Amino acid sequence: MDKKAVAEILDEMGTLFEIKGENPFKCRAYHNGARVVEALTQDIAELVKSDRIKEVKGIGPGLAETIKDLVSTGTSKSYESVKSSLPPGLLEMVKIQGLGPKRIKILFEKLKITSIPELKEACEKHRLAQLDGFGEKTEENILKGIELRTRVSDKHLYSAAKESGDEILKLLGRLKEVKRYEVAGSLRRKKEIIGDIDIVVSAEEKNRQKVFKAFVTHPAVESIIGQGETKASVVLNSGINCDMRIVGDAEYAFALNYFTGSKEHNVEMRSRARKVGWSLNEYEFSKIKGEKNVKRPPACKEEQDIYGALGLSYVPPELRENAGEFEAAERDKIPHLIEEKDLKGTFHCHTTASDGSNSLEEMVEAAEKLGWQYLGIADHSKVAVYANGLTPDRVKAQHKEIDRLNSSKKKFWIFKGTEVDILSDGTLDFTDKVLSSFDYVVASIHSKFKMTEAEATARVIRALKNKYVTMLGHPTGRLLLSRDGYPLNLNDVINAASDYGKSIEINAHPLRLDLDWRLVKYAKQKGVKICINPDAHNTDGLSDVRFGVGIARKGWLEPKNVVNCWPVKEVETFFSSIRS
DNA sequence: GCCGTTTTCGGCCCGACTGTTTTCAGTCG
Repeated sequence: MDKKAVAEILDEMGTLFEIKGENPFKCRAYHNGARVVEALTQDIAELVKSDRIKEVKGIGPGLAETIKDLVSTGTSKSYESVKSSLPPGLLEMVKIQGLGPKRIKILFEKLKITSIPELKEACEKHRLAQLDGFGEKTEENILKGIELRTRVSDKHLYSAAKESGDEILKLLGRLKEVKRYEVAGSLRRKKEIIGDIDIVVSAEEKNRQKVFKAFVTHPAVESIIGQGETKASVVLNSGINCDMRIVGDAEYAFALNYFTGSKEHNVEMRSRARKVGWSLNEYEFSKIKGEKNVKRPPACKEEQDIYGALGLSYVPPELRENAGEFEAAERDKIPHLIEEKDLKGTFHCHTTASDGSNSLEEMVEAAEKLGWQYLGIADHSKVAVYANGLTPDRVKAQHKEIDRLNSSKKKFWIFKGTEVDILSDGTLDFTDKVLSSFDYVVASIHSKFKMTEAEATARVIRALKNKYVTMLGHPTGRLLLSRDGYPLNLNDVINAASDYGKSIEINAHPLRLDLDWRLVKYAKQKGVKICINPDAHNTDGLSDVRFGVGIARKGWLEPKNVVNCWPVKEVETFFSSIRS
């Protein structure tokens, strides 16, 4: 059993314990353990085998035992016993907005409700309202929650959430009552998958309701979930939930920090504050009552001031996962993370020669406008008939055109590349002779997506072995919202890339957004270079690299780790070192 | 169940909102 499956079971156990009414801290330990396991970069089977799983922070003797059983046998006694003690339908019910473990327990015990259909029927027949603590409104809300669950997803691509969030930000920019505003939450932390949009606003108390009114009546808002003194929640037309908090300006930095999260980062922030005798909440630092010899906590105008007060250097939002950033900030060792302006070009761009919609010259012109110094053209290879893939003869013709353009440019360089198909047996769609005519080669899978993980991984690794392959394209494999994802063991792929000295792309196309940041971090550890590619099919697509930069930042990448931050000469040296 | 600059016991982040109550429990983030 792999770490993802183990994490899911631990999380499920935490929820089951909650429904059973067990010690809440025990439940939290299981949920926490699930998160820790999910974020592991080492191989979980190895950790279990060598008995080092207990050394992982958050995994104690109890969880270690369960994990050990799960990994080696696929199940565990403690899991089976808690699972069989409750009807299976209760777990589904937790996902309904507004319904939690406590109420599910009551519904199960008093009304014998064990599934969502039974729950729906009970609400419609007003059987819930008879219970203490339940009323008519609760029934309505649960019915709404059941309906919402099937219609609204809690997973959205970063690019979709960003677009939606920007609409609301535009509105705030126009309101004179708003002093400061910013998007917070996972969107500010630039996760690939966003749950909902959080926005923090600073405004005077007397203006709050005015701002809320403008927010909830915005045309992008579909329905209002709730609205109070300081907080309003809505569902946007895009199907994404959006929360807005309004605070005073003195509280703004604290609120922004708190609502940016992550939860794990916040817990550590608060625990660090407690160590100096302060309590930290979303409004301020305050002295803990009864503590003696405590320094007066400072006011903080900016987030930097909050970190400074705790003896930490500023932590960029992308790093706030309690995954090493505190240790780094303590020693003032937060690296200079890659920024959009560090990019000097990209290497996965299509033209009208295959399935792009702009010509070579138009693409080059657009890249020059972005201030880049080079561009890599990587049209499809011949087997990709659907995309008008290039035959060797057409490759020759394109190279001639690139030579002509290159000789006419003084400060810009066009690299000759290809996005060659990895065929189903792991061989490539061009002969080595044709491949040797390119400056670089991106190898990608575009067919037979229904392979098993082992088959697909072997296919990619075989392709990486070819000495002309420079980088792996579309390292899809695992991203939830990708349409053509195939199962890939990316740890193995990164290990192979490290062995053969190859690089891996972050495909920044909004529909793909491949490679999650934990794997980027692992690649960095293994010395595998990353390339941020937009998979651009037109001139506008070039700026999609911005989506990839967020993931690179989350993986702690500096310009030196990212191939397309390097000057032309270094890139050339890197490419030629791979084939020699 | 986990953890330790308060270390083998006794804590474990904290506040807003809602719906139900008439002071609070449950849920959420």
